[in-house]
Amino acid sequence: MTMQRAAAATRAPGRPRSEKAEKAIIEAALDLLAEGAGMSDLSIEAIAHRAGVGKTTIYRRWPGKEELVLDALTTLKAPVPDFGELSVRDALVSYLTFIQHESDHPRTRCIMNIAMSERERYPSMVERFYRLAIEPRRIALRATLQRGIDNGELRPDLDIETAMAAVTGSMIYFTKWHHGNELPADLPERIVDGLLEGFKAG
Amino acid sequence: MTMQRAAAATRAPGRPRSEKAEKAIIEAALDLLAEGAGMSDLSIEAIAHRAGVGKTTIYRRWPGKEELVLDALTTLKAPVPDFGELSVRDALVSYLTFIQHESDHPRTRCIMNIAMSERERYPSMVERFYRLAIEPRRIALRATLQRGIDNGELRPDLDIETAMAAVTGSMIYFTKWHHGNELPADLPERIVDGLLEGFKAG
Amino acid sequence: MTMQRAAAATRAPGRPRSEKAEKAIIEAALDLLAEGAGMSDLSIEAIAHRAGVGKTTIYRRWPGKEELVLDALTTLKAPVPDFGELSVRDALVSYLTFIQHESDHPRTRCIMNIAMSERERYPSMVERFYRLAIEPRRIALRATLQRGIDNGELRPDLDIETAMAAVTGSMIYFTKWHHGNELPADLPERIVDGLLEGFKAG
Amino acid sequence: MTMQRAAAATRAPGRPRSEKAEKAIIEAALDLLAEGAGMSDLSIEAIAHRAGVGKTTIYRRWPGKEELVLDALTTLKAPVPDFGELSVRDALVSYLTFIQHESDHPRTRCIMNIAMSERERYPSMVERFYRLAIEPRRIALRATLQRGIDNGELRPDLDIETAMAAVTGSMIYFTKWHHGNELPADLPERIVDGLLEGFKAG
DNA sequence: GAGTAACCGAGACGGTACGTCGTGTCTTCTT
DNA sequence: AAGAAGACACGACGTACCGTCTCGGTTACTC
Repeated sequence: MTMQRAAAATRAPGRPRSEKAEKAIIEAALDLLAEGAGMSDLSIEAIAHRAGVGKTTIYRRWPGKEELVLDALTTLKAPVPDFGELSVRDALVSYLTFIQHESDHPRTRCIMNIAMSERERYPSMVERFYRLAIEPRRIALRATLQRGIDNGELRPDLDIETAMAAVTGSMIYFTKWHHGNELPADLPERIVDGLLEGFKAG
Repeated sequence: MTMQRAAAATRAPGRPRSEKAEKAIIEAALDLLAEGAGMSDLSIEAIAHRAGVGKTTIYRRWPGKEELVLDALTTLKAPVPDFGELSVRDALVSYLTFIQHESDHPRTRCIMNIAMSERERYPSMVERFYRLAIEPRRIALRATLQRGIDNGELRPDLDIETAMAAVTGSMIYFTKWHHGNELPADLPERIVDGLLEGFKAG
Repeated sequence: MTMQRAAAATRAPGRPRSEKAEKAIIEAALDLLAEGAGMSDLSIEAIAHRAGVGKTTIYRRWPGKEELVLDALTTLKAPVPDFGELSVRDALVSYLTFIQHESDHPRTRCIMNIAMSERERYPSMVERFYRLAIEPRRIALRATLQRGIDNGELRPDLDIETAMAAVTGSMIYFTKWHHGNELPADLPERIVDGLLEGFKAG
Repeated sequence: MTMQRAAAATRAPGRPRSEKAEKAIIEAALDLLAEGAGMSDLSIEAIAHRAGVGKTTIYRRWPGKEELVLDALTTLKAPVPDFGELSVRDALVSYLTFIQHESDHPRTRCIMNIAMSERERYPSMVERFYRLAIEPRRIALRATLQRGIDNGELRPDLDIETAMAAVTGSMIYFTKWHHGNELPADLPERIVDGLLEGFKAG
């Protein structure tokens, strides 16, 4: 029993790493990213200075920028919403509203920026980030659409993959190319209703 | 004689700038972008080295990276296709096929990468690039959809803006998040047909 | 019983400091100095590592490098020789032989190096070291010369300060600028006899 | 002939190195040394900052601190005085006065500090510095003493090496261990006269 | 065909950031 | 309480590029 306690109590000798420093580093990295820095502009030195931390303290924890940014971004991972109670139409509206709200805040907006723009240069980082933060949403969205098919709200022969692309892609398109300062509040409804109805006449 | 001098003087005195160098610079910039460089990684020094040219030769022509990249990208500007003869459905399929082909080639793929990812840091460049290369397509697409409404192919109350977002956004979504190496050949058809039909049952 | 406890309490509570560690630290510092380290190169970390000791163990005993080095150097303080029985000429030869022997051994050689070169940066350390290790020799040397004057061996109007400078300075000069590997064994005699005789002809 | 001219006119392509920068670097290094820095305290970064120069500009010229300091010190090399017209006694006084004046000025004082204290750590630098700056003086001093022997001013059996050590070493001794702020003005005379006369009575 | 002025390559310039190392201080568990 | 281990903020290291500048030499047009 004593041995068990000793075994349980075993931890690395020496001063333990400061959680405070770790948080400050993540915060600093997110701040800088939110201020518009891309991966290349984001310097370890700037992060360290902003966090009030020595560079060593960063390199002790992460081998490089890539891994640090991955950790920083995943802390922003919002919980996947649960649309169990809503109609499929309302669930999709909620889903897009959720995305729209994210793109209003600099911190969460930078998530998608990084994920979309740095894929070619940091494929493994983006890939891992995708699995942690994007995939769960896709699964939730897919489940919602499947539920719509199952309960008769949606066409039984609906191509779920292209439907997902249409829903999410529409929103991305607007957040990227909308030329005003803010997206209209009823955008999610307009998108969803337009897609449900289809383009064809008659 | 005065006129002759004036006519002759339309050309600047001194050694004329080498067209060869200019082309080599543009080519080098496009190569580097195609190889995955973003704006920050794209260095004037690297371009000069790749083009076999002194850095001065670049800075004499463009005030900075931004302007050079803008020129380089507009070089790639494909002509806007004319869908006058096709049904709206086929026109949309052609449109997306066109985009899909672009994303197959590294050079043209980088267009959208830059345009989408560097907006916050180089807003004026992206803005000008948008007017030169994106806006014409949007106009063509809008005209096509309007034609569909006018000739009864599409719903008369179709929200054209969200419809454009759905068409283009779907494609963007796939090019960005598709996890295989290549997009399926029938993707444009699947997208267009799915959107025309709508999601709703019955 | 109270008295016994009081007696026992003359010793601080808790684990007593390890004399072994203290000696190892001094030894390590002297080794490093003997290997050619100056004050700036001599790092607490290196001393701790060489002594097989944690840095804390050093900082608990000395407030800084300066004080540690002072202690280490005074450890080497050789006893001032007593020349009471010898003629002044032989006393001076003994004195220089003593210095020459010191400069043969890396450990004692480093004493003078430190004392001469670090004066501007660590004046208080050098000052205190001077009082402990150099001053006694100067006093002995001065007494020897005074004895020579008193007993008629030396000129009554001899300028004792410059004479001391000539005796000691000659030796310093050789130890610093001699370009062979070792000083000749008869050097002290040559120096002393030359000085006693003077340079002038006739 | 044309070829000869071409050969003569050949110089490295590209922008030539700035003499101004070179001088500023040397000046900065000397300033820092004069302010009491030793070799270890003297950082390339500090020199660059003080000189208003990038670090690269230093590393482009010198492989390291050692070579830079050597160059910096040799710029201070005073011309060897010529004592041809003076009596040997006055020549020696001039010689020591010259040394004493050097030790009054921070810049020239640091010469001897470096030369004497960094020998063990930077032997090749000190060796080369010795040849450039110290050796010529020794030669001049030796010649002066030899002249004294030849013209009957000095003893014919004078040991020149120990005599040189006595002259120079006395001065070194005072500059190193004198505890006031300034050396007395008549010190050279006192040293020389004491040495010429000898210590012995009668 | 000599003058001249803009062009060209090369490369040095003042900087910034890199990732590593070593400083002296601190905080933790173990003895 | 002392010990070791090691994390901490800091700062210098030497390297690699950045975008700017300053050269000698090269064109190609004008007089």
